[in-house]
Amino acid sequence: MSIESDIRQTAFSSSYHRLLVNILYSSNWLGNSQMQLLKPFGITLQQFNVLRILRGRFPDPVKVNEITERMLDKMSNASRLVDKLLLKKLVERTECPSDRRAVNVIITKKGLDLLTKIDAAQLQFEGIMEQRLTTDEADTLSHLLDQLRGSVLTPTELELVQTEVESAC
Amino acid sequence: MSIESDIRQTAFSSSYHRLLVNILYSSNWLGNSQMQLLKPFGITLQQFNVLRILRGRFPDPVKVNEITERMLDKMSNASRLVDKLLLKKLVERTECPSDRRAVNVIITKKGLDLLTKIDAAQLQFEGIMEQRLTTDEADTLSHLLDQLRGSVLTPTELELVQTEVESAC
DNA sequence: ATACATTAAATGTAAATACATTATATTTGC
DNA sequence: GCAAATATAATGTATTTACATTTAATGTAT
Repeated sequence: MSIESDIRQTAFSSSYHRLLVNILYSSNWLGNSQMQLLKPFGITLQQFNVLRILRGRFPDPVKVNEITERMLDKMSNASRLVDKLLLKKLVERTECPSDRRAVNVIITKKGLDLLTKIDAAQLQFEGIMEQRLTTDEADTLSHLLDQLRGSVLTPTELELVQTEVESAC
Repeated sequence: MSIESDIRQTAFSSSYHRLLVNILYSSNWLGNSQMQLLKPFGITLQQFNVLRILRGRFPDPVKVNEITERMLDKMSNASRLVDKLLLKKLVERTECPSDRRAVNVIITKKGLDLLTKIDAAQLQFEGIMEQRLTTDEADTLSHLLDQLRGSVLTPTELELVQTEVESAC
């Protein structure tokens, strides 16, 4: 065991550990930022995620089931999130005729309009990002995050969400 | 307005927007991963953050006040988090003699031992990270996250937390 | 067909969280 | 020194969340 390999090992370990702590820190920071951004619009981050999933599929419906799968906060309750969105009339809920267990959810015009407004607010946030990162750096950061998560999601998958029509309903 | 500049603008916008969505996504992913990692140890991510802050200052005490400042989940209740940690005997709480409003918190031996165990578990997580990112990539990612947050935190600041002794108590 | 397993969504419940308010102590301005 | 402003921590409360359980519908095997 050479000194070199010792040093290298140490260096390795500390880079990854630093990254781990850094991501936790950044994750908190970003989550809070987004929460603050969403607050004036009266929805939570999770509700926002649901709305985005629904917009990605509009005008096709999405089953509660599928929402859960896409959310990767899988433990949180899509059913109750939809409830909240329903109260605000941002989505509509209808029974799925071919499977009476399932429930179809569609984003409403009001929901789409809200997302449009939020998009505008996010543009401001992106403005801050532009001051701090070049396009290349932003791309590199995106790519490295993909790598770290162990999957490379295309912008379509990430943002616009699947236009694949598996729809049975 | 040239076509080039139009295209460039579009490209810019989409890079940052993609990054924004990607970070939200990654933030969820990482947060969940860490939550799962911590669950067997019976503490939440926030409680873990508090413990790390306390360890960074050990054996000096940290005031509830300072914990709040360092947490950057500033809205969450350091007072109540300390309550929970107290119940588990992971910290001790004593009055600050020079300011009777303030409360000093110190991590206990039990708390330090718990963090040691968690460190070991995090090493496994770091192992996964090593498979997906080179050291250089990990460093780049850390650095870009620092840039994005608009501050460059040294590993000491991030992890071990300040040894600065402002202590009045 | 009937029992058993599986799937989908909703509900129950305890805990955590965001945020406002309160209680107490200290500092500041006069 | 005293009143007002500020700082510190704790508490109150509604909401959100994690997670388990329940209800109902569908699929599957015998």
